[in-house]
Amino acid sequence: MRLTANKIAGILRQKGYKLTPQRHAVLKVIAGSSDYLTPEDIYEQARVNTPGIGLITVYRTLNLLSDLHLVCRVHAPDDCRGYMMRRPTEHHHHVVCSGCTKVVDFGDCGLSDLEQRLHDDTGFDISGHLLEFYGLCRECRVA
Amino acid sequence: MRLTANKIAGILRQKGYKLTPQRHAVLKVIAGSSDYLTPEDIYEQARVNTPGIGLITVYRTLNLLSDLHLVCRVHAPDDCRGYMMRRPTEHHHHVVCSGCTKVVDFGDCGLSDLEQRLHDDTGFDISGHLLEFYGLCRECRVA
DNA sequence: CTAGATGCAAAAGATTTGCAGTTTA
DNA sequence: TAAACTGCAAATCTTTTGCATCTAG
Repeated sequence: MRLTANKIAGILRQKGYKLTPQRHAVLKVIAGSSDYLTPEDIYEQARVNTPGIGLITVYRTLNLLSDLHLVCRVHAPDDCRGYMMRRPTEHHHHVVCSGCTKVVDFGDCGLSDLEQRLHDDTGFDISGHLLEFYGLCRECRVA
Repeated sequence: MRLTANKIAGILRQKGYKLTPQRHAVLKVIAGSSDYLTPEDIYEQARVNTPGIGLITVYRTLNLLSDLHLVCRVHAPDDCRGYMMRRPTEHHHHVVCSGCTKVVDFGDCGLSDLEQRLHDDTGFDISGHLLEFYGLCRECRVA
């Protein structure tokens, strides 16, 4: 289950941030899509219902949400500008469709064993990892 | 074992690309370092022995090497502009030190089971993945 | 009412492109 | 020699900042 726009709105208000129509527009776009969205994408979509919104505000909102760990960046091999809703659970990863940019997330990556082995092998004190899969979703494969 | 500057030079020549002093300078920097290097970093280091080189040429060389899959981009969570030598073997991943940007790579990630499971669960035809670990290397932990 | 948010224009970076001159094979 | 490469300047693209104005709480 994903965070909804309203739930995030509540979190923002609770933290003392103001809930402007612009912020709500960005939230609705990002929460309502399971695609990899660039700031530009979000701007275009938010503009449909909130014509006055500026791209600058989209950037500022994304930075805010990102600082609060409510959205996170998607690292496609060629383009790292995408954003996605974060899952309520801390740990999760993405499967990104190379065809339509749809993103599916999953939680259980089973990498703790590998982390341990890498620690033993390299001496690194490992604090986190980035894992993403690429491929074609069912629809794009057929099309 | 990593690819050496000379080995890559050979590959380039064999493919019909010209081996200019500037390209060689970039190759030497990238092959001689196990850090996460931005184009700017590479430019600065290449300039030491090849003063005439331009940042533009560094970009062009990186794009060329990247197209030929001889170097690859490193996706740090906050900054995706780094490049690293690619391993001779196709499949490999990075462990990046958050302190000094040193990079260690490893090959065996054991993710095929997970790929299969994701295919079953999501219907995606998975063609690749991006995996990177972050942490502190031994030296940075002590310091 | 007031701190915080917005939008514009302009700045700041990062990367690419056009072009004339240079160099490698 | 010819195709490929380089460097400069300028263009492009993405993202951030300064500032006056506006607005949610």
